Amino acid sequence: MDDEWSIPAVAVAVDLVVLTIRSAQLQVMLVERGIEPFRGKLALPGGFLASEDEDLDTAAMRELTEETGLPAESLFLEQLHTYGAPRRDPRRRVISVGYLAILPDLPEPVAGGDASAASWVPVHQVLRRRPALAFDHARILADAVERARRRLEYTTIATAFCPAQFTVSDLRSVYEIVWGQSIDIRNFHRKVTSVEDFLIPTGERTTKNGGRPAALYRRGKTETLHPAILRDSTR
Amino acid sequence: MDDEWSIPAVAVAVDLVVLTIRSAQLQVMLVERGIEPFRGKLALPGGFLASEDEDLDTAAMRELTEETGLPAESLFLEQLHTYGAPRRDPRRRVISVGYLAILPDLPEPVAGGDASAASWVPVHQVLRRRPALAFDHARILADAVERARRRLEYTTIATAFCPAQFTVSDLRSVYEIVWGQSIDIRNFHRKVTSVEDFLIPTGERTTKNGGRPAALYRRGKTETLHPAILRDSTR
DNA sequence: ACAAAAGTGTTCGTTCTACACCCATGC
DNA sequence: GCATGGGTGTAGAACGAACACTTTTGT
Repeated sequence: MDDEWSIPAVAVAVDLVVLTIRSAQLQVMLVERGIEPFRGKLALPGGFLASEDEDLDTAAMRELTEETGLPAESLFLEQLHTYGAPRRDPRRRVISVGYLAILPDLPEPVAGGDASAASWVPVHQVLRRRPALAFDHARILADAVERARRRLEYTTIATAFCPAQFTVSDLRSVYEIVWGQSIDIRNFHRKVTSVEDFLIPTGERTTKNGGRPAALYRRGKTETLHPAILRDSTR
Repeated sequence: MDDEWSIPAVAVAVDLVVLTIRSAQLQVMLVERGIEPFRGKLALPGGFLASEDEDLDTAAMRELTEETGLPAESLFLEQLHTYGAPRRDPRRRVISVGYLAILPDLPEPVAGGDASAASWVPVHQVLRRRPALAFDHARILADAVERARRRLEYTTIATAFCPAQFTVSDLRSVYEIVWGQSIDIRNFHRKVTSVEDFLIPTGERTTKNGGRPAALYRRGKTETLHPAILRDSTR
């Protein structure tokens, strides 16, 4: 791995799939491209490494805060997959490292940096309908959504979609929306509350959803679920 | 993601964690570095992208066949994670895409290309003892082994450690060796043979392990396991 | 006959599923 | 009171763990 000659110089980019739940839909943050190629098309937020000294994770976090204008608190960020097809960018050879970010429902993103506009778009609308995204971003998005769906089964990332305090119902609706299937209210309640260190009761209650007041929880320290909360794959 | 100015040129490498089972141990293929930096140290096989037109997966496959001298049949190859810490290579900025490859027990690897020697080394020896590997390769190896262990639970990659035909015992020993824990022979047998399209009986039998002849199987088409074969995490 | 490994059956406890039922609030 | 959502109880099915037992070979 050492020959100094003939090492192609490559540009390395970081692309983010930023997911949230708004209006009871799984939505992804997209930017409208201001320049060629794919000018005017929608694309994932992202960009090239800013300097020789920037780590990949740092670059992903920087892009995220630049585009959303938000502090990095209560944020889930994970590297997904690296895409390196030779002509995925028509200008030059670009390798893109895809990241998955998950946020609670937030105010409108602030357009910033090289993005002329940033907005939330329902995922099903992006994947099922035209126009497709710029570059291979539709593929990256599809991979990210599939990863998120699996992560709900085995990990506690569902809480990353929720604000600091949330009810079991809020959490359940995350599962239902991301998976696109309904879940038995009562069994779900028992399952999530019985996992050690998953949900910490705050002692407070809320009636924001109507009906009997629901207990409020905050995320616990556990990051993996044993046993898993499995999707019904027969449906 | 578009400013043409100030895009750092980066070298992109592919590093492989090639695993197999030899002498009842999980072993990894390492090469001894012939040049600086880390000359004489052990490292993962890998190298830079060969040309502007080479895809990442293609590069990984090329490196693998170059180092092992083997055809790409009956091979599991999967992208793992991308490592981009600023000074992970002292010479220049290098981003490395890590791959996991799994092979059945094979003849000694053929040293080739830029590797002065390639050999199998037990994983526990590499991770637990000195000397450490070159670059951040110890970290990449540890990540890969952890990934392989999890993949055994949810997917059928265990068969990638086995030759074309194998017994249920052979498969079980893969699980026991990779996980480092023993498994009940009888429950395992029932579990794996009851998963649809996991193991296809060839009709043949073998007595190579002594005792009653065991049925021989080949891999089926299934790639995921429902339900999973879970490790006993309490041990 | 005996050792050794393959493979089957059975029991028991845990977990999942479906659903009946009660609880606490707003109107 | 009644609608609405929160939360508990419980019976049956499905599954996994443990282990007794039978089968089929080599020596």
